[in-house]
Amino acid sequence: MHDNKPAIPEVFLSPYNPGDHEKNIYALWEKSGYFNPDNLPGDRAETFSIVMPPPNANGSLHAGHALFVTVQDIMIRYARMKGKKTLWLPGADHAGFETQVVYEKKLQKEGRSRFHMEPKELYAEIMNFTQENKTFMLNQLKELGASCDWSRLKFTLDDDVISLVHDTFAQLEKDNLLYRGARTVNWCPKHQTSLSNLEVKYQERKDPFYYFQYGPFVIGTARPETKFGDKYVVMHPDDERYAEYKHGDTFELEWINGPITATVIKDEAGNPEMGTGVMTITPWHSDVDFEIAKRHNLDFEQIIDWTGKLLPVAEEFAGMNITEARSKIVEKLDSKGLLVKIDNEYEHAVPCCYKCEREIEPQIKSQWFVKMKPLADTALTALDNHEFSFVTERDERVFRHWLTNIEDWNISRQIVWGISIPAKICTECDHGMVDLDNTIACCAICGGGVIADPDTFDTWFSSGQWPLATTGYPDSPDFTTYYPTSVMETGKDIIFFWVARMIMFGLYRTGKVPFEKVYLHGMVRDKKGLKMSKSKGNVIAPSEIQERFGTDALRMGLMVNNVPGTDMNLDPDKVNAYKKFANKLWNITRFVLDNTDDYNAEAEFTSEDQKYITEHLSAAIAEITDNMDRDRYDLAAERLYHFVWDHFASTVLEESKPLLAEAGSARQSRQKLLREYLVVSLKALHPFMPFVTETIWQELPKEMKDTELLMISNWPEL
RNA sequence: GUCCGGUUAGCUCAGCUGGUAGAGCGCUACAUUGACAUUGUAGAGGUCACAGGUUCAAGUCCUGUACCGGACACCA
Repeated sequence: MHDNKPAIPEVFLSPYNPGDHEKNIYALWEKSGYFNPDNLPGDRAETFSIVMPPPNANGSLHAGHALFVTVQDIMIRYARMKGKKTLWLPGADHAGFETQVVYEKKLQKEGRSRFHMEPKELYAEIMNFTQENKTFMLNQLKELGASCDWSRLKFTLDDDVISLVHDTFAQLEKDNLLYRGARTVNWCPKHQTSLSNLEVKYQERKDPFYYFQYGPFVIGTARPETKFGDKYVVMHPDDERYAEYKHGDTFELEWINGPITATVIKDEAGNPEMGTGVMTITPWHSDVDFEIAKRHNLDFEQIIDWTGKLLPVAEEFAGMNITEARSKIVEKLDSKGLLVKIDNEYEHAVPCCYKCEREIEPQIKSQWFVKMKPLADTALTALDNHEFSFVTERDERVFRHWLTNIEDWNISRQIVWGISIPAKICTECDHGMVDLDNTIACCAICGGGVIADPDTFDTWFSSGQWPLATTGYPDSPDFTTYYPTSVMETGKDIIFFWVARMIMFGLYRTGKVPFEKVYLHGMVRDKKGLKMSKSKGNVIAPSEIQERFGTDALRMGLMVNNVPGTDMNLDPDKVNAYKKFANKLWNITRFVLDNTDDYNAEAEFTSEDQKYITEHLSAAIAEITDNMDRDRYDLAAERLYHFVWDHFASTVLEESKPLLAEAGSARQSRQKLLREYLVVSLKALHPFMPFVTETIWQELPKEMKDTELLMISNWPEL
């Protein structure tokens, strides 16, 4: 009876080759317009929206990007199939400091330097560089299958984004949540900018700790090079060893460059347990010392310049790099008989620039600061009131911990690549004034002349307002429809940088947390669990994996075993397993189509086949749906894999072979069953493996499909 | 220093509200050209870090120990 088999689509005669189909399929989706929720068919009352973490437009996508695209695309495709009005709003990030650092490296290779360029010229060059990379980056998102609405694409330097950021800045001032002040900042001598506390990384180090005779006292320090200006000795008021010295006592002593006069300061900050219990202070180059000096109204003097060299106060050491000066100063003090001892076992954490790892030099500088405590409190209250939630409890604890101990935020950066700070600075008294309309001509305090603030905002200051900017706060229809968004999905490494700020700014401007739920993924590491880095040579480029195994296989490889909030390892062998899986699905389709061409839609299921539907197919779908709803995409993916391979292919299909060989009701029932299994499998797999499932869908006979595109078909309900 | 995790098969990791262990890859043997640039079947391999405790019963809850890791932090 199979003598005259009609040909099945020819494409199934050779193995599934992702490269042959992915581009066409993506084009088909794009052309349909269904990435845009306004075009989705049917009555979709419930909305589902995600604002994409905008990738940096300064290079190619890495494995971490591939992961977030996969997770979010799964959420989006699932919601779309569930009949929700689904929006995934894409973006591109100018990524201020990050991009400027990348560009500076490029300049360096060309033998140039930003310090010899006009700011405007530099800005224009980086803009060009960014625009080129942006196009490249957006194409990579498409290759990963991202079903986002390109018509709503936002760039972090779009005019409306900038005006919102400026507006928030002004609003913060009105609400007394902003101040400009000379305070200790984290200064990177290489990059010539201040950094926020989050951008400082501490390195554990063992350094010599020196004890010097300082008049009648012995003081300890790891940084002798800062000691030129030290003319105050601080000790705890209750330290009995020094009871004979009174606050304000002065005394003469021989110091690095000759005799000086020092003053005794009694302050609670002195720690009797530490060293000798006596310290000298350097208010300009230490935050702790700054606070002590402020309390007692002491003098401030800069010792180290902005490039890390000693100033004239160091006399014979002036102009020397601090590391070079250190040993020479110790030598000199030793020759004067003032070196008491050296502790070589001293361990401490040294603050370093997170980008170049150079030591941060605390400096006093006038910067704009945001008062964080009030903003943080609103966020904590919102969390207490369950106005939003974290998918994992651990993230919630980490979040609380940080917000509870938050410090003010320096938002000024001395770089050109960013959003300018709309303010005027007095050239006489350094007073800063917010000036949105560029109308302030003289200082409000002293009447002196003003200049435009040359600084730009910390990128995260604007990124923190991203959900507002992308949805068109305050009055666009999108804002009304999609804010607050459904989920914020991003890397756990930026929970403070980004997530916390979005929550605080969202609450500040709208009274609402910008998302209902926070899903944080971990880092993508190599197959041994090591961090990917260029120097280790273990970087896995997504594009390379896609080429070898296909995008669907990469997506599955990234999802299976990927528990929310934990790091995951990407092993090419694992991805290969899912390439085989795609091919399995391909061949299942071939078998089903090959054996059901004379299928009868009216056929009744045998009781045995009916049992398969209820006990296996619907049970599997119920479990998968449940896992999807609990954000356990890893378990859903694994269940799907085993369902399709071990149950559908190995059991149902194998056992169908003899049934299909003979005409009759058993055969007809089986044909119907196989088609049902196939359609349901394709649907449930679609969020995970969109390309191969849609490719197959396009080849299926019309009567098998409820919609022309699998992308908008209905999630199976049985 | 403070706060979080982790320790389960050779490797990488799952194991939800407690009932004597699972996946992928890898490995061994056999079979098969089949819908399948393969697949199928079978198999080896784990005192679930250690020590106590709760319980009829503990990778699964509690306490402690030892390692490993992460985040945060102003230490002279």
